[in-house]
Amino acid sequence: MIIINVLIEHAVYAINRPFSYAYNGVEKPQIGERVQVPFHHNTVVGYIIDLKEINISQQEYEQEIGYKILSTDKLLDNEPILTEELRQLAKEVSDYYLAPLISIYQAMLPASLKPAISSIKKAHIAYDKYIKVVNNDESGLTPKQIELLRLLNASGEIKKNEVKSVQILKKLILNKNVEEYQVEKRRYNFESNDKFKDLTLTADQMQVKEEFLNTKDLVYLLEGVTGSGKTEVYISLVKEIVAKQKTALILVPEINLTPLMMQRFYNLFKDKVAILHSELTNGEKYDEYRKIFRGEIQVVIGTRSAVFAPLQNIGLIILDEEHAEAYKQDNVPCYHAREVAIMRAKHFENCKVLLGSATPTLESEARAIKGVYHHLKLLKRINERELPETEIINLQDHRNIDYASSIFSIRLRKAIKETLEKKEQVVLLLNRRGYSTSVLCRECGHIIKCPECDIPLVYHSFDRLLKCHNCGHVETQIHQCRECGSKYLSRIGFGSEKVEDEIKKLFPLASVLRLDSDVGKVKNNIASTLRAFKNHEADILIGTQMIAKGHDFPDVTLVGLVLADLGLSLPSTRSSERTFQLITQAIGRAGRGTKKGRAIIQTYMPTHYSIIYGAKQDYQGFFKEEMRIRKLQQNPPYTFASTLTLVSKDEDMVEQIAGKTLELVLEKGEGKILGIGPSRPYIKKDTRGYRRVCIFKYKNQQLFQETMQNIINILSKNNSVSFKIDIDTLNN
DNA sequence: TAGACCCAATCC
DNA sequence: GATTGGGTCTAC
Repeated sequence: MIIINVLIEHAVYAINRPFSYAYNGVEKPQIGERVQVPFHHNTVVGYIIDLKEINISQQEYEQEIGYKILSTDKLLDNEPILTEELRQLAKEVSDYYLAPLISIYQAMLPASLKPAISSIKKAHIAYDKYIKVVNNDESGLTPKQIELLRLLNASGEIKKNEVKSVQILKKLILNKNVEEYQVEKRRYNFESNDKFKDLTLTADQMQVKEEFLNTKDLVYLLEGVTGSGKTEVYISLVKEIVAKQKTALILVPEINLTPLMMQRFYNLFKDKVAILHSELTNGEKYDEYRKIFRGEIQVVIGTRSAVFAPLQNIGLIILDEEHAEAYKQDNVPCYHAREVAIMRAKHFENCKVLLGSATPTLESEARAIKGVYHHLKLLKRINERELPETEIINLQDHRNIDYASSIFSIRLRKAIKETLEKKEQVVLLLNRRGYSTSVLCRECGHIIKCPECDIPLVYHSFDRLLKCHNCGHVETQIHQCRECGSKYLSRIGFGSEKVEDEIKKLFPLASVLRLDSDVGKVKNNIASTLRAFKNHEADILIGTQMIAKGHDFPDVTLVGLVLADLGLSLPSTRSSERTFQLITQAIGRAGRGTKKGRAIIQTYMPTHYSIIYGAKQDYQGFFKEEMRIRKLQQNPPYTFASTLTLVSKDEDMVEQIAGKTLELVLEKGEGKILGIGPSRPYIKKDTRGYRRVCIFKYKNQQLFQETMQNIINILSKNNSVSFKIDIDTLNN
């Protein structure tokens, strides 16, 4: 008899251990396959992580282990759905991030293959039906049937639905002249576009490539200023790897923002490329997954979760824009694709990881300087193009503002006007969606807040709704204060929609496009807006940070940052770093063509170092200053920082448990773990209840992991408080 | 006294 | 995570 040990689909610590079942089905089960099993008054899907054959009866076995087991015969797969390498990786990731093992398996697999009961009704394999002639005997056939049979003979391989005379075809099939057969279909189609020329590398790019290929380190950091042509280096390296019969994995922060890169890889490798990202349908993802799994793919391009693509024989992993926070998942498992990529590279001989960025994270830069990562640099723009000329406008100085606009300074308006007159394009960036940031009662000072999250609701003029930017809660506009009934409500602050509004008033003849995640809610809207702007179908593009990244708009000569210090007001370790990155990336959009670009940065904090260094595109200057501050505050990269978030319906309870837990961590950490909190987060409640956050800083990762393992054991016994651990958090 | 509601225990 | 069984509360 076969005993299988399975992980249950629910990703909770309380059942993060194998459960045993007697397998009594026909097909032989294997480690790595899914089974349906009974589990506490319920049917769930389990993932087989171990199995053994026993030659005693079930009763005897139960005697031995001391508890009763149930049985199943419902095997869901006929081969392991994850490779041995990925199963090992899952274990590593689960240990590092302290996440239930099943949650990693689920993150690795497409919805159709997830170890979860929901996968059963998800997309299955799709087929194209073909027909072929198997018998040419025309006896007993009507003339019409003979006509079709002869036609089919002349046509060779043909799809069933391409035959118009359906009834006659049916007869031929019935008569066994023609047979149907099916071929697996690949649902995803990438539009081909051959407008890219062969690439030639500049001397600098060539040198970086040679250095990469001729050294033997695990991780490389390519620090390249905006416009230095990192993509060309990637493409050239991938070509080399593929020529050596190895595969390559390329990760990008958000696929929408890199249609160019996808296009170029697709042109080179055609159907040997697979693309994985969240806009694919379940069916498409399933097809791509199987194609990769079967070894038919040489190059995978994808977002965060593609780091788990079942690619084999990997020779190179690239993370473009390594600083992008989209690489970190902020729900369980809270993994960072960069760290997982490095873990994964260790599984393959000669697999290197290449991290690329104009503004590397402090973590990566510090490691590169220490020699943990191999440091590569591209410090010149292609064709020696000059960096844009930048100007900082102090919004606190009244002389810079006049009655005509409260958003745009005199200087920025003039620059926009000049640029439009030259028939060149303008990009305006404001990292905040919506029209106004909140609605305030002028009588009592009450601010309209989300009933779920208790954060201010944002007014959106497009659909005239109040929206919560955290949970998506929506309300129709209200005209009376809920607290005091007053009708004097005013909208305060401004977002990208208001910028658009004001630009249209100031420059009525200019055509304007806006791009933010509201626009992106309709599939393909982002790509089409970007394309339209690139083709100069509009003069001005207004948007949030999504327009700052990586795009190449040759006619843009002016970039305006409407309010550059927006992020600095947030209480976060990383707010300076984020601000610096945003400014640098945004300025990099100007002057990418033949004309020189300029950038205007509006701010209330003109002397802040992240703004000054951002304006100068001085990464090293920023790095030194920010490292000094991180050291003073004992923040990463000088320490590791992780959070524990507790949630409960009972606010007193969560407060109390959080306090006790924090104390316990400090006690077990023997002075080597620093704890902050428990604090009430900005988003202090959600649908599950009230939240409290503890932040921990430490240098000894092993000590922290062991301590938290203890905490997990204790907390998972408590049913009224749920919790989440975010290792190497970006939210501190 | 039935039904609603909440909580703790348990899962092989 | 999901279910349940048992306790308490509540309305007629």
